[in-house]
Amino acid sequence: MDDVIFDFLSKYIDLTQEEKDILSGQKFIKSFKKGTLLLQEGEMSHECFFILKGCIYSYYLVEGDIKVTEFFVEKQPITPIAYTTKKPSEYYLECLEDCILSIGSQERSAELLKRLPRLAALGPTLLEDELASQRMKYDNFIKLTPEKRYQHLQDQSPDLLNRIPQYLIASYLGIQPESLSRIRKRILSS
Amino acid sequence: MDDVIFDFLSKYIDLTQEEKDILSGQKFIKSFKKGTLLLQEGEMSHECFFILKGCIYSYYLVEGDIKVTEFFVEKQPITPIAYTTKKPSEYYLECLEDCILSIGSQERSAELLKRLPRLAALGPTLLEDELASQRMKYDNFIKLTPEKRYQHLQDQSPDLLNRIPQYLIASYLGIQPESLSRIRKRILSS
DNA sequence: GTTATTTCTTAACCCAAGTCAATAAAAAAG
DNA sequence: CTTTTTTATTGACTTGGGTTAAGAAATAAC
Repeated sequence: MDDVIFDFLSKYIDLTQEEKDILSGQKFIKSFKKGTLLLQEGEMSHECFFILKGCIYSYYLVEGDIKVTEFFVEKQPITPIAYTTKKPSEYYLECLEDCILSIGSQERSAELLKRLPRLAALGPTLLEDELASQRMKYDNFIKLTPEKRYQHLQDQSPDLLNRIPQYLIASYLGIQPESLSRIRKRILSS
Repeated sequence: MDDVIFDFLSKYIDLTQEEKDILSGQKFIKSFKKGTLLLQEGEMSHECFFILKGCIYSYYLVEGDIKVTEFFVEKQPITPIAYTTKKPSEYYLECLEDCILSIGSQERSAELLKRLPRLAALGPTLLEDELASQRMKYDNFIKLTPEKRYQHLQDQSPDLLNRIPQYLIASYLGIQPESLSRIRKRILSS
């Protein structure tokens, strides 16, 4: 299970065995059942997450409709906007499958940083990566039609399509489930 | 002119007069004519910008069509994705009006940081702010119809509507100029 | 394995945005 | 001020997604 975290961190930093040991001792791990709401609209957010196993999605409730903004799977960190802004959340975070998560908090992060000062350098890098990917996400949304967005998703993360109900994929693409059905049909017959 | 920069920085840090003096001495300022391309698709980006006067927009060229992703005005910093990633840019940056810009580079930033070490703390904060606003931008796009997006823009930045040609606003909203005309008509007659 | 629930597809109809084309209005250039 | 260029509007028509409703398929629960 630790592998998932080390695998993620290895993209940014080379940890010694000693550092890995410290990290293993520090981790705060919890399990959640499918359907669990990790964060709700109006709630304050005191925790950020790292997915060891499972799948999570974020969504707004707009006039009763779900508007999915992101899917998260193994090896991905989740830092809610509300965690950063310290204001009530405007969206929901929900487990799409049974999940095993490593949970971070301000206090535990500070504590961990004391023991592993080298991790500090990681902060800005993660932020930059996150910003770049967020921009690319937006830009793709602007540039592509729903049909192209679906094909793009097929190319980039085919795994998601086999893991996530189509009506949530549709929402993520900004369309209704019926439209996604039609798009899939259109693509097949061409 | 310095005021614009100090005004911007005052949101994040209180500068002493001495620090302000250092900053004034360090600034690298240039003027650009309307229509100037500050960055082109395929180009490397070695500069970031801060707008002292004027207006800039960023856009992709997708199959010959302009897809506007952002407008920038006075007091706004512009850090091209390509500046961060050190890869060729995928979009254009163009002056929509005659502009006066303060221009940053890796070298000058490093130099400035040596003289004003306190500025270092600002980096992560700026990144966080940028990330938060980028996310909100995306989320709004997902949540709102083109008509709602226009009204949102009217509420949030009425100034832009009087400053920027409608066909670029339309592109920014993700629609054609003709559709924006019709939306405006619809809104007026209701 | 049967039942219940959730998810997916299809069809008919509607509507908002896209497209094409022509004209009007406004801004820039001379 | 006049001409040219850019920007905005309008109309007719097409198209793709939204909506509603029904049924099929797949999953989960028992």
